Amino acid sequence: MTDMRIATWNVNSLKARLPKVEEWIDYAKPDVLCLQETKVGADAFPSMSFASLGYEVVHHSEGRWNGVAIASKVGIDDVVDGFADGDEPDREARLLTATCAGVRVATVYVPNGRVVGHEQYDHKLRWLARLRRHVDLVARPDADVMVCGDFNVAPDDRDVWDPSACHGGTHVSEPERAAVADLEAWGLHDVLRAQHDEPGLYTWWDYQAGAFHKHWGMRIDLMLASASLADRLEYVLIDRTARKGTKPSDHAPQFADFSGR
DNA sequence: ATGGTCGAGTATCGA
Repeated sequence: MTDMRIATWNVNSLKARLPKVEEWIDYAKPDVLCLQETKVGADAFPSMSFASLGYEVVHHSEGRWNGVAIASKVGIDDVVDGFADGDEPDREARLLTATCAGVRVATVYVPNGRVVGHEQYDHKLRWLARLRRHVDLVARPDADVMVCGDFNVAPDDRDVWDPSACHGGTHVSEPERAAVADLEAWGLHDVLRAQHDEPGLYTWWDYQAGAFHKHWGMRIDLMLASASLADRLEYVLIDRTARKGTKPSDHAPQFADFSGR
């Protein structure tokens, strides 16, 4: 593997965000870009926009909701739509796995969960457990693996603006955090925390009430790398400038740079 | 004035 920049971004509609995405790709020049919440049907996916920037792109699209994609300048092989376990397919397009220049990459959009105790919350916990089994089916922990995207879970209290305001809600509950920790126990490392232990590093801010400017955010977008990849981490950045300006996503993009062997 | 914002699509749901 040569030096590699891997990025992830919940764009909250690829159609609405296409100018911003093109601008950010031109600035950050990721080798691999994982997208979530593309919210576009397969027939309308803007593949040519990526091709014109030099990227191959694969996507798992359901229509107006959800949707995930992987764009790569370094090749895309061994693509898996959704879960690999052969069980009942996920009706929602939330998971896509591919190999890019030897790195097994999964882009994930974990169900929101709505409210603790809600049927959707139980679904979220089952989905995260199934994701762990999926990773074990499509990758080996001793290989180069990156599982990244919108987990809709803030791993600990440093990752939310006000734990007292957040506790009792989704994204911070103990079972959700335990599910992410269980996934990490497979052999994945939170690359942002490998370089930063301070609080206040967020990836999402509500559109309402000027939350971004008040620094009311959460770190719910994670980049989880296997040990062999994490050992070669050079630099990681949450690009909060991309949350500014006109028509931003409510999530900031994030990228990590890895040195070659 | 008892909301506050987006994006789906065009009534209202989901985040």
